[in-house]
Amino acid sequence: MRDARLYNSLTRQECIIGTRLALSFYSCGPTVYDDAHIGNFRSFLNADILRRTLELLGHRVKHVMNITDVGHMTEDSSADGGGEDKMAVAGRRLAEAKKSGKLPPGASADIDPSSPTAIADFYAARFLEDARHLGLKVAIEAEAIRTSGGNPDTLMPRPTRCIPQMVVMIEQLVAGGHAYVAQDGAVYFDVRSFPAYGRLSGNTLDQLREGAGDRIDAAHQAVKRHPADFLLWKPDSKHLMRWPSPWGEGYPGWHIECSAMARMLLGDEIDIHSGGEDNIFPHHECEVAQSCCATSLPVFARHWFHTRHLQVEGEKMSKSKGNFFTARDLFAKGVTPAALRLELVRTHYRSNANFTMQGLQDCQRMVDRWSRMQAQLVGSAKQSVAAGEHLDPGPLERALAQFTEALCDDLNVSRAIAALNEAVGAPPEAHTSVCPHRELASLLAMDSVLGVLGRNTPVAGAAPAQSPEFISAVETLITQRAAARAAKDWPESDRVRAELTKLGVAVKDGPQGATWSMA
RNA sequence: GGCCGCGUACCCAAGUGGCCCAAGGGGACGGAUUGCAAAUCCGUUAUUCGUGGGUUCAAAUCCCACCGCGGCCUCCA
Repeated sequence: MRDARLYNSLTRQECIIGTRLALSFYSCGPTVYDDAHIGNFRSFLNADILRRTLELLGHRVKHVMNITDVGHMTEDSSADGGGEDKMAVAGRRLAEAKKSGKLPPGASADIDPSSPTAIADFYAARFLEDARHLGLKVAIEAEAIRTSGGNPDTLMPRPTRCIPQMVVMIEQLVAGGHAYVAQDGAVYFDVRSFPAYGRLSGNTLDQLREGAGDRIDAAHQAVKRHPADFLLWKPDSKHLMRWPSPWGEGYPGWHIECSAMARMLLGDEIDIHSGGEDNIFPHHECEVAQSCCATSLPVFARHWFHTRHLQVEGEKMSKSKGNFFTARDLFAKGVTPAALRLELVRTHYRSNANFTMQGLQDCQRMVDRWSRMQAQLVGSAKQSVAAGEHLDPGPLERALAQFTEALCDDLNVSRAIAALNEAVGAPPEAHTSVCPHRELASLLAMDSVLGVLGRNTPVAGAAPAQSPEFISAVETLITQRAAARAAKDWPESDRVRAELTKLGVAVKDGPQGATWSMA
């Protein structure tokens, strides 16, 4: 088995990723107060590319991605539970949308905006749908488990259903002297009890104290032993979502969820942990501290994989700049999942990627080219019964080796794609006289990582449907034009095409007659 | 204020001391094909890597300064 070299945020150098056959992989997933945007998906899809690469190399990967459905606080600058519950904010937004009749498409009219569970379920379902369209394998697997009557939480756990495991972990931390109940009744992690705190992010406790500045709420800070101590359990009898615990009814801190769920599903020590770069501190730093202290092991995740942020048209993505996109927004415009997936993963995960509409089109053309190659190979393979073991490897078979090598080199997707493109663009004669079965298998092996060939059609129901009247009007014009062309009446043919263009219809003449699509 | 990353053609983007007068894709342009288009195919498109210095026989790649962009420093993928 070939070894993949991958940059590890923890050691700050490239290292060989686990050589064992079976690997465990935990990814920080979405929060479900709103639809996931393309920046979120860049992080999730890069984790997916890593997972698929490891599988291409022959590993068996158990990949877990959580769906955070606990309502955290909006103004929780001190990590101590201030502000408003985000799920309540989402509920209010939904309630307003409901009143004004502007519920997001697909939202059931009887959704109860005052129920946090209903809101979380609503957005979780939408996330899973987007994720499956984009080929996020863990979401596809979880769906398969669900439809066969199993429990999808084993791959995509929900914190609200894992509270007992979190409570157990917090109890262990308290018992081990790593956590304490403060005067305000809340349970905090004692960062000074874990000397390695700060190793992942490079932050030292001193720097944190300096950098904390005015964002720390003095009232909360006063009860903690160290300003960097973070919340594990917040007793709050009025909170929107609350559960019983030895420290009173309340809710868990933000960081304990992932530690508890990773442990529950993957064990005390895991091979790979992924997330966006902004998760490094404080979230992942705190996870390491909690997990190591609860398990008494020196290591929690052996390898940390962080994806850098996505920019849009060269700028930071933000709602106010009008460059904020969810996957659903783009699907609704007719963007294919294949093109979006490729656009989001084709830049190296440790560089800031720049999402552009032009780039999306570039990706669409690449996918189209690969699809044509696939169709051509399927056709040749049908005619050639026997696998040509004796024939020399073709361009795609040779490209597969380069493709794999590029991915093994810190997941160099750009170079991998270049290898594929070069093979597809090889002169036509290079593609004949080689075994089409082996060529096709090589193409599909590359696509098992890229994951685009099966997703090159617009999402059903996403593009605005045309009325039957419109369609029949277009068909009539197409027929008229065909008649004109048959009579070689070119001016009439062009006149009809101009009319179609006015309707927003583009017409293309192919060997099987004309086809049309909305321009 | 502290820490960190980045800046390669019209656009996206690989390359991190000699194989680079810099991969791959898109676009543009020229040609083939087509009634004309579309699609497809063939070809052209950076002596140069943010700017200015330096190190070296050799720099896009290392060092310094400056300019620009981005991330983190208890919401965030």
